Amino acid sequence: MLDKIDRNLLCMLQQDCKQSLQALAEAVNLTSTPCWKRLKRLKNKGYIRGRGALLDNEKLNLGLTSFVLIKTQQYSSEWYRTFVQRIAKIPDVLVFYRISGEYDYFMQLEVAYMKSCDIFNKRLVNGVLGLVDVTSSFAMENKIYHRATRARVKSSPN
Amino acid sequence: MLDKIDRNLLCMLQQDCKQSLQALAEAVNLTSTPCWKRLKRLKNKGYIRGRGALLDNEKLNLGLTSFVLIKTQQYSSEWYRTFVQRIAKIPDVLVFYRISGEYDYFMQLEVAYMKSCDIFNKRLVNGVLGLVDVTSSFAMENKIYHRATRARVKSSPN
DNA sequence: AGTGAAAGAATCACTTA
DNA sequence: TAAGTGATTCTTTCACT
Repeated sequence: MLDKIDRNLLCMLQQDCKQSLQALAEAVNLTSTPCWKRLKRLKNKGYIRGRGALLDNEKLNLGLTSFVLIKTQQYSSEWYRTFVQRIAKIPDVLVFYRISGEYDYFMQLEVAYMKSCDIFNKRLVNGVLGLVDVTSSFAMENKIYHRATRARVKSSPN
Repeated sequence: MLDKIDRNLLCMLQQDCKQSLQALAEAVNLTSTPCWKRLKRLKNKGYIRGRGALLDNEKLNLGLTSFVLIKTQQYSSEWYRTFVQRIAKIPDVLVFYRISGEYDYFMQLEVAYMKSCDIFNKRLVNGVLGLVDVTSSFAMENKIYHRATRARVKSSPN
């Protein structure tokens, strides 16, 4: 489905989607039109979900990252839907996954102050949500930044 | 430092950085030149770290997301540097944080098969890295997608 | 996959409030 | 210090080869 050129294009776009068609085309030894056709195809087929700016958390006063693991005893689909709806409304929540294993949900928060995390956690525990166990920790250092939540394109040596 | 217009621009760019200058300008009631100057300033001051395509993991055969928590008993800065260097070379690793609390590191992997996670974990445990405890779980469902690892711009109700 | 032309967008010197 | 006009240059897009 994807040849080497397509993969290269995706990889380049992932790092910088503002590169001109010409620059991209040159990098894969094509002229602009065939390159453009490939990009259009990749978009249409859904390989490219969107193109967004990556902002600086700290500059935006959201320098505190918190990871929250949640255990619950609620397993109805009704409860789950309500839970997700509420979580989705909270802008602090950057990442939300239902996971396998000891805990049921994983979340990543980005906030300005410790207090915000505290308020958030208290809401979860004291609220009507029936959560059994909420454990959180904080990011001290982030060493892999640009890959963050972007699909890797080049294949793994594994 | 940032007025309301700047915040609006950042918010729009975060969702879609391929919008034309004109479209952005209209949305904030400006003409293209002053809008362009603002964007340039936001870029230069570092609010915008980059602009990248958001790719589809599943289409790229990287549909399995794994979360790994690691505990170690190595606390020298020398060991840490080596550890980070090795981790950074593994393309499966999408996210890597040093964290506070019970565990020392948090990682998110994106891979094609369960086997890749297994190989990865075995490497960590059996390797020369001196890891004490490695626990992993898998993503079942991801309900908050586009916000992922992008700084939130609009303020929280908290 | 490539050429070339037409439409569209970004960039900047200069002007205005 | 911030916004606007208009000219120039660069980019995208597409019919045709």
